[in-house]
Amino acid sequence: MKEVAALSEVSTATVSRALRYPHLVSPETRIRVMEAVERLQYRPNHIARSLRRNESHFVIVVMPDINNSFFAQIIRGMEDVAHAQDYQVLLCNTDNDPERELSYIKVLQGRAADGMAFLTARVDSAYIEQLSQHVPVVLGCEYAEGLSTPSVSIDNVHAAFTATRHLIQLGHRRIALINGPKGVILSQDRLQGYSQAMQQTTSGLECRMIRDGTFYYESGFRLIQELLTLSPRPTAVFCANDEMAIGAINGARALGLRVPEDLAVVGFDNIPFASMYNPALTTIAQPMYEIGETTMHLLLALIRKEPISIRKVVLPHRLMVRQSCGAKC
Amino acid sequence: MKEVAALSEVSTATVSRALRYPHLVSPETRIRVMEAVERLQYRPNHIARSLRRNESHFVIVVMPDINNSFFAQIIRGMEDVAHAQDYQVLLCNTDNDPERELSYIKVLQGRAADGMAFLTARVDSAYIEQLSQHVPVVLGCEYAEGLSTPSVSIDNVHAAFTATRHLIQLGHRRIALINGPKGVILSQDRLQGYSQAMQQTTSGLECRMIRDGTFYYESGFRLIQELLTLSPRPTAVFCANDEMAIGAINGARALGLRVPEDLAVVGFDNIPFASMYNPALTTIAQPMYEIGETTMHLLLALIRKEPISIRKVVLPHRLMVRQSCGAKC
DNA sequence: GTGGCCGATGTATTCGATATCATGGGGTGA
DNA sequence: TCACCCCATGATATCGAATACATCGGCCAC
Repeated sequence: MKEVAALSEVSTATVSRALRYPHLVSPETRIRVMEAVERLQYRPNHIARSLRRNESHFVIVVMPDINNSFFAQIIRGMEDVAHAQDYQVLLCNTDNDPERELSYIKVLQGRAADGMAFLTARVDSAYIEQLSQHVPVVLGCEYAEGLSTPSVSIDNVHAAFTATRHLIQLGHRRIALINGPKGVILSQDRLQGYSQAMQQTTSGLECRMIRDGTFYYESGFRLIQELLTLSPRPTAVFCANDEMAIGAINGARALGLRVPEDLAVVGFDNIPFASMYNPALTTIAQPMYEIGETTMHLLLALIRKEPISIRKVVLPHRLMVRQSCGAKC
Repeated sequence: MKEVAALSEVSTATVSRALRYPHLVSPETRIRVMEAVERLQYRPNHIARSLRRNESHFVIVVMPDINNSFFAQIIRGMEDVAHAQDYQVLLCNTDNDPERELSYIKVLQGRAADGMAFLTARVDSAYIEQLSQHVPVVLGCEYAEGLSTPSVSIDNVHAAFTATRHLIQLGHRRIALINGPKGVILSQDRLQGYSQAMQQTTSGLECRMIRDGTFYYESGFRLIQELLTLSPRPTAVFCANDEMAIGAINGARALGLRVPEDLAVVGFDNIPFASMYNPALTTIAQPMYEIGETTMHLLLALIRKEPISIRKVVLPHRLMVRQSCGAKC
């Protein structure tokens, strides 16, 4: 910067102004400075600027599984909003490891970023709550009752209810649930929706039809095979995400069953692959892109200390009926 | 930091030393400082440290498509190596937009990160070359002849040759190619391997059997339908990545054809989904995790200005024979 | 006993950009 | 004509941590 100042024969202060507040310097000076910048290939040091201004224009987005394209879609929405407002998104993958989540929180506390969004958190929710008292934090896809941290999600209870009821309406009574991991709020909500729907049936809710998965393919594969050893065996299964649903289909097939004829399957999320798969997956569609957009809007508002009207945003979901449930469309 | 210094009754210099070079301060002082740090919940300001030390311990990884789990696997390898050496990975998604690639390069030039890895670059390779003269840059998955930028990849020519020859050995003669986009080096290499194999057949290479895709599902779907209108139509297709291969299978099926009976399909990459799909995809397996590890090792070595023995690393690939090619295993 | 060295610590400067305050010239209105 | 204001610009302090250099006390060897 000093070099630029020397070359254009002004002070460093003027160089700084020419770059950040062009209207504050005379046109001639501005042009002289710009030429010098060009000639020297000068790029302002982001670190120094951040230090002085006490803001980095970086936001951290923590995702639990970079493999799962559900998050990819959300991130698209977040990036579009962030870039439009001149923020950079730093994606951080935790592979569902709370340790790594903590390490990213340390980055935030070291002030290397201005705020943070969690797409499902594995660390203690009380910890998040406490963290959000000091720094801008938003939850995407997930919320917790009584938490003051702003959040964006769908109504998971109702969505799971809808999915289960769809299977009931197709005539199924023995409907299994392959849920997400126990500790996660999402899982609790989806279990609740499933339970509500099942309790309305004649046969009611059966605990042995319920399994806790990991959200990964392998757990869908393995758990459906467990469930299919029950007698009488389930005729349908609702899986808490699409990846497990695909695992379940392949697991059932490996045992010689046909989907949807012998086993109806409903997933959750509507990842791009759900419609590419064979049979195409019936699933609950989350508005992924909008979740991303809204989450980022909230986060940036928090960072700018703007007032936030709605702290808990609930977006609409939709049942996508395809082939894996056996419905005639 | 001043507060910590005041509370533990030492100077800020000693606080700094106690945290970064514990052996330089006496045990008693160190403990006093640590207690104060704990009490005040002090976290060193990462920005200030970076400015003073002129390094951020961040590395940028630019990926073209966050949806494609091929990159997800590579990133796993990169993250593991980076974290082990106390570096944070900033993932940047470009959605194949050169503009966004440039915007991330600006972040690097603003010194917000210590180095950068590209997983396939869309900007001009001469530009990358020039960039890499000034800052640490590494290419993952891709290399360019004559480029001095370090790179890690497989032998794409040979891999494409192997895939095509496999189809030839299964008796196919009219083998189509759905390639990647024209500008990308990968595409050129895979085309070359395909051409070499086809030229060894009796019927030889036919240009009308070759299409340029986008690496996305839709282009596989659309281009196979174009190709299937040819007469005589191809009996097999080699796709330059798995996503397009799945698109091609679905496209062929939409026309009433069976895979592999009426059309044999071979993909490229071996993304996790390739083996989950139905029929399971025959494909070229890239050692994704190792590509990630090696790329990050190279990048960190560059950052530390360590001497680099091999600037162009070529890792082994493997043909995974599954169902989509119709081979009897 | 004294010179020299080492370990522990404090003081002051530095990193690069920006914000604040100061300055000076030119224009405007009374 | 003079007071006032505004605009363009320069000088300088500042952000928070790291570090070069200075200081001081204690210990050892000659």
